[in-house]
Parts: sequence; structure tokens; C-alpha cells
Amino acid sequence: MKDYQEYEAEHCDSVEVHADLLKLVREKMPKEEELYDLAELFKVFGDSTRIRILFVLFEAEVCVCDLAEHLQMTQSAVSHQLKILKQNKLVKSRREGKSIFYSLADAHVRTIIDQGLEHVEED
Amino acid sequence: MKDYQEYEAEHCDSVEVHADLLKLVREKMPKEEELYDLAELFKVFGDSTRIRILFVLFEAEVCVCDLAEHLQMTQSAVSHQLKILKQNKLVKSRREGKSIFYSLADAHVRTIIDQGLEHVEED
DNA sequence: CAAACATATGAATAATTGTTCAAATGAACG
DNA sequence: CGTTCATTTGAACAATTATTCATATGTTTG
Repeated sequence: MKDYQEYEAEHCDSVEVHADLLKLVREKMPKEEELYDLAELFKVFGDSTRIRILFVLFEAEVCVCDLAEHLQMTQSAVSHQLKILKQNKLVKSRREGKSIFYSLADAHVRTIIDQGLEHVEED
Repeated sequence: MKDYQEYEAEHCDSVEVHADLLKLVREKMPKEEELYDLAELFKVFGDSTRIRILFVLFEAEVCVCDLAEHLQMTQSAVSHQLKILKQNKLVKSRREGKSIFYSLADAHVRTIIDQGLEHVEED
């Protein structure tokens, strides 16, 4: 990250509004770490394989092998993605014998995807 | 993409549930293209620079140069990200003399980010 | 306990992506 | 009309990431 001076140099001159806005933005903007976590969360939704996994889990609790079949993907690929979903607490797992069953961990998952769908579907 | 046989081979044997679930999932799962668009949309939210831009725009309509200053980033980097935000209709722009002012294009933006925040903030 | 099954993991590869730098538009203004 | 200012654009580079392949872990069953 460059130091502040360098950016200060290249800035336009709508000075009046700046003071207020700067203050406002600094108040409302989440902390650096939270911003990072937020981006990280959305990154998880930003892959169509993971989205497809979530859509299956919207309907039922399913084992890895069944997911792989539904999505017509390698079991390994699915497992890798499930790990990411789990790390981000979008999904939880439960062992039953040899199989491990995955299900949604959180109601937000559905809401977030639904909002995304609304945006994508309009116009 | 491999052909179906190969995936069929490596599948476990909870056969009973399969028929119903398969049908259900196929009904509810959006089309391939929509899934792709959805992932694409979330990819846009999956970068902390773009998130930060959006948080500034939550407060006010702002020109590129002011954004660069707020975020302490190169004006070029900001412009590149604004282009992505605009292509995905999260942001709109308006020229006023030499400057170009950006603002939110859509109410969903706020909702999606808020839901994400809720998820990140819990536990 | 060995064999079979379900899943996880690690390394490697190919593809995607954010930032920088340099240069190109495009508008205002003397 | 040439200069200046605000922004965009394109190429290049570094970093991240999804999938594959091979192998490991863990569970059941004979």
C-alpha cells in the first residue's frame, strides 16, 4: 500500500463536501477485518459449483457421493468445495456410518442467494 | 466435463431416496445460465476493494477521484473496479463536466451486503 | 485384521483476476 | 486549438483458485 501523500497529490477539488462525507464514511464503514471477512464470504458464493451444491442442500440433507452424482462431478472436487463451504459456516456435516451428510448451516444462505437471484432475474 | 457413465460408476447406494430427490432438485435448480450469472454476481461482491467502494456509495454519490482518495488507492485501480460494478448493474454513473459521479444502481446491493454482514457478524 | 467403501487431503496445473504502468479519451477553459 | 484535468483502457505481472490425480484417513463388514 502506498503512503497517503501519494494519493493526496492526485485528487480533484470538490473540497466543500469532503469534510462531512469523509467523516460519515469513516463512521459507517466497517473495520478492515470485517470488510475482508465480508468479501471472503461472498467469494464463497462466487463459484457456480458451490452455488449448485447449495441448491441441492436447499432441498435435502445429502451425502458427498450423492452430491457428486447430482452435479456430475468428481467426488474429490465436491469434497474440496464442501470444505470451503464448511469453513465459512454455510454448511454443516454429520457422519452416518461410512457416509457424511451435509446440510445448510444457516438461514442467511437462502436469503443471500434469493436476493442475488432477484437481482440477476430483473431486466 | 466427463461423461455420465464415469460418475454413475462411483456412486453410493442410498437408492430409495434418489428418485424423488433427483426430481425435486431438477425442478428447483435454476438453469445453467442463471447459475452462472448468479455466481458471477457474487464474484463481484467477493473483493474487498469493491465492497469498500459500495460502502462509500451507500453514503453519497461520489466521483472517481474522491473514491480513490477515500480508499487510498490509485485512480486507475478504482476505475477498473467501477467498470466491473457497472457491468453488473450494481452502480450507475453520470457525467458532470470533467468528473464522473457514481452511485448505487439498485436496492438489492444494500440488502445483499447487509445479509452478508449479519452472517459474518454472528458468532 | 484385511478388504471394500466413503470421504478427505496434498501437490500440480490451468485459468482467472486485481493492481500497476503507460497511454488514450473526453471535457473545460484560456 | 493546445493544455490541463478526470477518467478510461490495455497489456503485463503476481497472486489466487478450481479441478484433477494419487494417496491417505476412517468406517464397516466378512
